[in-house]
Amino acid sequence: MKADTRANHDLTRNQALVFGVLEGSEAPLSAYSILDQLREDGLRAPLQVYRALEKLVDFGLVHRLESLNAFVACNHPSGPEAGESHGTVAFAICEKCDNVAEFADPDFVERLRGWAKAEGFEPHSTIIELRGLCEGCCVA
Amino acid sequence: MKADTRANHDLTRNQALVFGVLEGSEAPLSAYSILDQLREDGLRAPLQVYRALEKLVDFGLVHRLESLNAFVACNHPSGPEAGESHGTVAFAICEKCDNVAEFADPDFVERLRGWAKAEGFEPHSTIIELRGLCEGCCVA
DNA sequence: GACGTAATGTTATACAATAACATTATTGCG
DNA sequence: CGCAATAATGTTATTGTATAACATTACGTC
Ligand SMILES: [Zn+2]
Ligand SMILES: [Zn+2]
Ligand SMILES: [Zn+2]
Ligand SMILES: [Zn+2]
Repeated sequence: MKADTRANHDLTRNQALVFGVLEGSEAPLSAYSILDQLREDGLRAPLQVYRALEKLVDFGLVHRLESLNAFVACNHPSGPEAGESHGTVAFAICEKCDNVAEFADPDFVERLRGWAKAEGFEPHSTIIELRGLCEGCCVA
Repeated sequence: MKADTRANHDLTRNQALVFGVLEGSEAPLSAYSILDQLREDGLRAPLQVYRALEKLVDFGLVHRLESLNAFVACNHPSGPEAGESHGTVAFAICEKCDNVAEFADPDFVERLRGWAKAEGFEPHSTIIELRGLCEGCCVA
């Protein structure tokens, strides 16, 4: 039992540091900007951050946004552990305020799989990223 | 009227060179590997390639694959000019043979728009990339 | 304590993209 | 034609993103 309420995969020190920075950030962060925030904690090389990120992504605690070369803490409605880990997730990225919304629509995924099957394509990962303006930003 | 049967937006010399390389390639190519193939033709700097790519993507003749940092000539079933230019396209990228299949499913896009609308999100571009094994490669 | 495995630290390098500025074509118009 | 506006090009330097290679340290387990 952990005092910490976070779902916590027994993170190593570096993993915990990196995850902490991402959890505390509204916007997605690049590996290098994460590194900048961890210099005081003893991290010096990009590889230290990339290695931690790789694990965190494996655990499903963090997502990589391909169109930004950046990372966000998982913000899935049902939480990072709720079966989402290996499902397909879509991201809506606001280009004005950098907010990232995350969602998984089973029907949506079903249709995508349908097409893949018809083509004989066997997907092992799926990237869906919407770029645009979030509700708060598109009114103005 | 052009002798060339290609849909050809009156490409400039550099644009034509870059497009030619992409058309002749089975696999997606990075800007730098395109540059390598155009050294003999007088291109020397990455920027020359990036500038051409930017226009070609605008024209809808070329797509950028965000998850690969690479580019492919448009291979849409109905051709690059057939109204696809500003529609949403999905890519299925084979990680074994590097083949890229391209498709656009209106229903699929409709569902995505539905979610966006419900969230108040106004998308201006949509990225869908499936990574996995193509038909030819997943049997073996 | 010896071994295998995972995590870490460090340096150097490869790969991707853009900034800044000078130059040359191209186009449209008086 | 002469000239201005615009678009394309060439070049150098720099920034940003990611990994290779290797040495070291922690840790579980027998
Ligand atoms: Zn998530
Ligand atoms: Zn916003
Ligand atoms: Zn296309
Ligand atoms: Zn294949």
